[in-house]
Amino acid sequence: MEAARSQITQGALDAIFNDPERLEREFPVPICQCVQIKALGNPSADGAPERYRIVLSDIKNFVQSMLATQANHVVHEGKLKKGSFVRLKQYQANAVKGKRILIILGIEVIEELGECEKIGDPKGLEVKEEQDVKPANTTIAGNGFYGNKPQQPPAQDRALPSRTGPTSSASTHGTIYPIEGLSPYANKWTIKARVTNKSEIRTWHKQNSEGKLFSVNLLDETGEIKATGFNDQCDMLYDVFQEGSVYYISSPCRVQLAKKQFSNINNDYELTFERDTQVEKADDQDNVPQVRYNFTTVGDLQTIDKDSTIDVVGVLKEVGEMSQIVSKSTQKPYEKRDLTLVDDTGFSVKMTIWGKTAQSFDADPESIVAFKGAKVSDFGGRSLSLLSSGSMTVNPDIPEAHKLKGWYDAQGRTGTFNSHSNMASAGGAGGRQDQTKTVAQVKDENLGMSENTDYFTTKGTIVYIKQDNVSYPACLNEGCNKKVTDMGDGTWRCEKCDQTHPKPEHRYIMSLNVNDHTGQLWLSCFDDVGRMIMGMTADQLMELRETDQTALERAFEDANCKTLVFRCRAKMDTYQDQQKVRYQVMNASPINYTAEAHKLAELIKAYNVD
DNA sequence: CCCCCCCC
Repeated sequence: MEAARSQITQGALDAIFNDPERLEREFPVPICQCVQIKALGNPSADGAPERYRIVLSDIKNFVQSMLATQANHVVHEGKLKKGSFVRLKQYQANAVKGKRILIILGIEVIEELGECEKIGDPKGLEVKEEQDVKPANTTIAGNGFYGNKPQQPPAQDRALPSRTGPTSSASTHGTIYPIEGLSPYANKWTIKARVTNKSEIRTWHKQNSEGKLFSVNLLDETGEIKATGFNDQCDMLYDVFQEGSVYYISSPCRVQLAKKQFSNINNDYELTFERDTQVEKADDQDNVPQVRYNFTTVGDLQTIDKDSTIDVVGVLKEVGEMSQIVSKSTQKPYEKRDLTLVDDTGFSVKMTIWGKTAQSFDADPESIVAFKGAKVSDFGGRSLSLLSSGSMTVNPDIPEAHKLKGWYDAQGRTGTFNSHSNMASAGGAGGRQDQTKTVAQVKDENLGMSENTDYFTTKGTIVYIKQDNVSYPACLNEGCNKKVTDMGDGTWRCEKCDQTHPKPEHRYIMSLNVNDHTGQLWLSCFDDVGRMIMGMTADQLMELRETDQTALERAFEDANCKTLVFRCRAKMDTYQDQQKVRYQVMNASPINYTAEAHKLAELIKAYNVD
């Protein structure tokens, strides 16, 4: 306890609210005791994020605090307890109806100090009288933006109020409110936010009304929110806002429930500018993030409803040419460009970008590209279309992008990818895709025995790969794939192309024995599926056969026991007077556990009797 | 108070 007492920065809480110069000088990183924790509301009931209210003491004073949801992990990890000691790494001082509240954005529990009873007898924080009587959005000397940027040394990134003199714009705005804390119940507030997207001006004409509007997406350290200006506010504010710049925006301004179906932004509320809403460009354009993502993987798109809006990051696999389409509803022409994205789920997806974004697109293939605000369509299983309220960033400096780059360089570049068009539907009736069948169902239903070709999907495990005739030497010409003959003089002849080649390209023709809990099937597959299963080209495998038997055996061992989803064609075949159903693998893909879990949940639901 | 985001 004495060790803890000596570490606590006594007087820091008072300095945070009343004496920014002293705060900067003496308390770069305040250390406090957490003397109370309380969970607010019921997170499971409405899906709202859980909130924690804590009380912090520096022995001299205590202050009510809220953990921003980004700081909740210290509670979830069991680190922050009543009596713990903490470093305040990032925070914002706020006044809500005259009450002082500290919003904690970044916190670290000093675990080696353990927990103990409340030290001393801290007093409620007294606030200087002149500040107390003034509303939060009028001039309060030294009450600017207190937030520190995370993951940077504290000495550099404290945006301290002492830097903003009494005449600077920050000082005219009183306490800065976190976007995350905005609600219809917030009284007087100012946010400091970056405009991450600004729309064009749009007009509408209906029987009862007409007018114009524009909207901006606003972002700070804690969250994002959409704001719209109608008519007079549109005229007044449209030119004030520049995309990418940081502004102070102060009430009066309407905060209302967001219509989620029209927003690509993660906030229950949205703003509507009013006549007296104040908007001012910030002198300090730093310390406000540029973009905030909530990524969905390419593989998980299957589980996302059509028309949802998502963020995605992927490797740019293909860049299509510019083209023009004419809207069916408006007859207007639109410029577009199709991109193909892949990620480490082993899936690929088409992303369409529009207009200027499409025209000026010049990212190189294999770049990492992050998209915010893309609409999910079910064309081709799943495809994406970048909304005008969305954004695209090439090679963003974010962990997800670095991870993808690492994966791509290590293995993704040589991988094959599944498009969603080949996937089985995630259970449920009425899907256009063929149904997933067990091996027993494939046999019982006599798939492939009729005149028509049957298609099915089955989930199974490879238990054996036939090792002889695993591949054949094929023509080198693009798209030919015909077997070539070894001429014995070092050349290989293709009858179809009437050409000889110095070497063939080996292509897989594999026979797989695939099992599930109901039985086994022999499936045959060609080169693309063979590559995925073996993790190498048939040329590479043939090379091993010549040079390294041990490695060859290991390659087959590694490929064995993979559980995959196989999309197959079942067709009657006559071979040496015998009629037999041949099962040809069209496509195989790794199990997408999210989709699989949904499918199983649907199955379980079917057993519910109510 | 809008809410369109296009085509195959």
